[in-house]
Amino acid sequence: MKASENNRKSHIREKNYLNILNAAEEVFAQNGFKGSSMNAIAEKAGLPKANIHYYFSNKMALYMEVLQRILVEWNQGLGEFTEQDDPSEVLEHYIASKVLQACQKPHQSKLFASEVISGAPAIADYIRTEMRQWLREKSAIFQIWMDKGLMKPVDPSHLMFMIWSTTQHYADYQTQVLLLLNQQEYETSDYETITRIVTEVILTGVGLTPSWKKQ
Amino acid sequence: MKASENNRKSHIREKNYLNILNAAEEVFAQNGFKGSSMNAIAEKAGLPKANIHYYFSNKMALYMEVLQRILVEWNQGLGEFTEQDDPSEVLEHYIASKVLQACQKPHQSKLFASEVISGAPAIADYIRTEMRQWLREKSAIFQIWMDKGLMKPVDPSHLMFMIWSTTQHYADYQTQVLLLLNQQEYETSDYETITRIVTEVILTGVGLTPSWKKQ
DNA sequence: ACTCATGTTGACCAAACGGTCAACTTAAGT
DNA sequence: ACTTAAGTTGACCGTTTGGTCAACATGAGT
Repeated sequence: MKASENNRKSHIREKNYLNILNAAEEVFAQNGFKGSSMNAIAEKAGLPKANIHYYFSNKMALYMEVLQRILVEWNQGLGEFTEQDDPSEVLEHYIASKVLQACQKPHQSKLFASEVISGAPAIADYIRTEMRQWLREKSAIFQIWMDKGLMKPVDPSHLMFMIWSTTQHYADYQTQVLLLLNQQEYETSDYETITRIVTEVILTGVGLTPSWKKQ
Repeated sequence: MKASENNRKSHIREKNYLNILNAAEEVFAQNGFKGSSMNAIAEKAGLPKANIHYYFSNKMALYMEVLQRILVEWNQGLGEFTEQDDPSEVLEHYIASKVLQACQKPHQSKLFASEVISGAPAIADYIRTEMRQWLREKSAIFQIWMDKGLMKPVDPSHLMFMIWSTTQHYADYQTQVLLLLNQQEYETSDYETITRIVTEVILTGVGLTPSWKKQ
């Protein structure tokens, strides 16, 4: 255990660790923190409950780990643009990414929603610092675009809220949407339909033109 | 107890009944069905737990009662319009109602969201029948307006989803919105700001003109 | 004043909860 | 083959859970 330390510190550890994390993500997403039991997570992971506690000291630690993984993945996946970029392109790309994320990994948004609904006890600090900072930066870029007359002037923060809400809706309210549309699950064609209408309405709403309508 | 039967069957019963229902609404909204304990509801209501069971046979019955009251109130408050009405007026009024509802009674939307996130076990039937029927009717009206050239053609169902998501966002994600805006609570001026931007973006997005921009 | 329906509640129960631990099996370095 | 670290797990503990019940208090009709 000297040379191989970097190669595969512990193959089995990482395997089970991720297995538990994935199971926990699903269970927590369905019933929130308080509503989820370690037993349910253990069963979903196919392991005895005591084994979960070998990898995670307690329920809260597991929950925080799941939450953090989601936030990291979200921050990697999207959201970097500058005032030099084209407003339409940026918004189109951002909305498309969010829709894909919502449809393909609805658990993540559901868990996040659950956390926020219950008062965000675990991530209030994150929202108050990192997230607010991110929103400020992007809002400033929106504002510059509006000042330049590139888009219609609307409150930048609330514009971002509109993008978040319309896209995440397809994750959080997945059950309702599918029941209303009489579908079993989202299909690839749905991603496009959703992206298209959300993009079209919002972009047109702020005086922009979707790329497929240009020229 | 013959003549007074209609007057006030039991004043004390109704008082406690509503007290418990309100307490349950808050608690269920925060932590969902599984995450809420009868004890927490009892404490919120200021009654011993056993007293709750005098009015509601069990947890599920109480939960269903709370849910049903919400659905009834929602169906009363809004959503009735016909193809003869003016599209802009209808959408404006509908959005304004939903925003007011979200800001003033966020518990209700939060509880509904919780239920849907956890797979809508208690209201899947309601969604599949009544709600879907309602959506079909309103979508048909949207479609007629679009066919008449009164508004831009977009998928009517998804347009409704956009209205629902943008407005309910301010209830479900209330904590996040307030933390990001650095506010303690929604103020009357917020209702107007939110209504204004949501209405403006969506109406413009579907080729309509908000009333305050006309002429 | 008496009566009976209505409402109240502490004490209690079985089940499920989060979490611990010692005994055990498996994997890996020498 | 031996040793030690890593991983597994059934049994168990104290607490909380939803729910019951018998004893009690209070209301209203006569």
